[in-house]
Formats: sequence, C-alpha cells, structure tokens
Amino acid sequence: MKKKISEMESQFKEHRLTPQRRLVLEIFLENKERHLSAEEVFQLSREKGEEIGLATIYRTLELLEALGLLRKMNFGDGRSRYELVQLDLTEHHHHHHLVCLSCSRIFEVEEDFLHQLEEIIEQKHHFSIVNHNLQFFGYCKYCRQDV
Amino acid sequence: MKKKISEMESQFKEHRLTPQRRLVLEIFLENKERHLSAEEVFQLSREKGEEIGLATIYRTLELLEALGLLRKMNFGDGRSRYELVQLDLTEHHHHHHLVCLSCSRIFEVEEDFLHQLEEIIEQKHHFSIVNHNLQFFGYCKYCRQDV
DNA sequence: TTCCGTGCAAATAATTTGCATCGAT
DNA sequence: ATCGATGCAAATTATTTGCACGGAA
Repeated sequence: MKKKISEMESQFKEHRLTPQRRLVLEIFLENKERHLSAEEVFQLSREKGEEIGLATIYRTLELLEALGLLRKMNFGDGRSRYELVQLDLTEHHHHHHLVCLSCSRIFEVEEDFLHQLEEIIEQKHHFSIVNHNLQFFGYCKYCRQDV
Repeated sequence: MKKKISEMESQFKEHRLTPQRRLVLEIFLENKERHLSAEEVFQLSREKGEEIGLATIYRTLELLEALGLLRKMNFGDGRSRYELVQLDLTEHHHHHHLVCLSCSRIFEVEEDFLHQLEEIIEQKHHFSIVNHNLQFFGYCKYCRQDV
C-alpha cells in the first residue's frame, strides 16, 4: 500500500502530498473495487478515525482526477463517483460497467471491446475520440429471479 | 406535430395529457436533435410564450420517462438531460453519443454496435442487460485543429 | 515571509417536496 | 365531491467558494 502511494508521488510535482491527499488515495487503494462518492470517502475517512473536511475531499478528488490518478464517473444516482485509474494497464485500456438496477452494485467488465468501433466512428464522423464511457444497466446474478 | 402527440396519447392511460405535459412533449418534438435539461425546457417554453412552473417540468420529465417517451441521460455537466425516444425504431435499438469536449455539442451515432457484445457479456457475467449507455468524448469536426 | 492547503461556513445549483388551489370527471 | 395536476415557496442534496488560519519551503 505504502509502496503504491510512493509510486504515485512522482505525479505530485507541483502539488504537495499532504496527509489529507494521502488519506484519500489510501481509501481508494483500499477500496479498489468500489466507485466512491465524495460523501462516501468522507464516511470512510471517519471510520478510519481520520479528520478531513468534506470541502477538502472535493478539492482533492478534483486534483487527483487532474493528475490522472482517479477517473470521474456518473452512474445516474445524482452524485459523482470516482474510481482508481489502474496504472498498470495501457493508457487506452478502459473497462466497462454493469450497473444493477436492483441492488445498485457495480460490476466491471475488464475487456475493452471498443477499439475497432472507435476507429470506425472516428473516420465516419470526423470525431477525434479521447475517451469513452460504456455502461450496461440490468440485473446482476444475485438479483435475477429467473430460472 | 399534432399527429405525433396524438399518437403518444395512447401512452397516457392513467395520466391526463394536460396543456403543460403537451407543451413539454411539443418542445422535445421541436428539438429532436437536442438533449434538453429541465432548465432548458423551461427557457424554451418561455420563448414560446407559455407559462409553466419549473417544478411541473421536473415532474413531467419524470413522468414522460416512466412512460417511455423520454430517456434520461447524463453527460457529466452536472444536470440531467432528456432525449425523445424514437418510437419508430425497434425497441432495443439505441444510438450512441459523441460529446465534444471543446464546444459541448452532442452528436449521435445512429448505429447500435453492441448487440453481440451484450450477448457475450450476459453469458460471461450472468447479467441480464436491459439498457446501455455508450458515450465517446473527444473533439468534433468543427473543433479539431489538426490538418 | 510567502504560498499552498485546509477547515468552516456561506453561497450556488439542481432537484424535490409540502401544501393550498384549480379543474376535469 | 373527488382526485389528479399545478404553482409557488421552502426544503434537500450535491458541490463550490470566500476567507482566515497554519504549516512547509
């Protein structure tokens, strides 16, 4: 864990890696599978017994996104959520999300199936793609009532 | 236009098609290519010289979505946007969106490329998909500086 | 000392809700 | 008379901002 954070320190050229910023990063590293909102980060920090202001969390999330360490997402629940950018994957690799309409859990599809599609779209629409967002909404294996 | 709305009336079984609701529908029919926020619908109705409360618009958008006439979308600009569901397309046909990071315009990709992909994912993840959302972020043909 | 970062509280912005009233059945 | 729909204002929720303080370079 510490190792991971120190690896990330190199990203903090102009910005200080303060205890608060480190705390937020830690929380994401300890919750890799989750997509946390500012409020949830706030709760998790309280559970760790750490003091941090909510405004600081918002500012930190914004900074970490700008540094490319977090990715801002929106799953339609009225608040922004962030996920850790997996540094070990190639820059253009993005996974997709399965959002359960019943339990709200979010599952990940590791493969990125959109390379070819992006090429087609770039040519056809003269649109230069830098990112994409693919979400599937439905019912997860725990919530499906069928069979 | 009137014809289109009367076709939609059949959807209003339990709900009255009031002047306000008709107005909101009209605005979407007159702006098929746009993805309107509640506030924008409010502005457009004022431009038409019609009186309608913003709260009513929010409630109407919610209703029209529940009736399957509008689709709620989120493009990451901090407000929900709605688009008209094209009734003449097959139920499972969804288009995709190109969101320009420079001018914020939204372009549509008419084709739905995700059928096969959905089948693969449904099997692999035991997830029953009922909807999806695919957005590409980048620079549109008007904003690209290259060449 | 000079900045940057933080916390708190106030300000914004989007959306929702309570409630009295209006209008169609 | 009843019940759904509306408008307004107040309430909520998420997020941002102003500002004084504190600590590191």
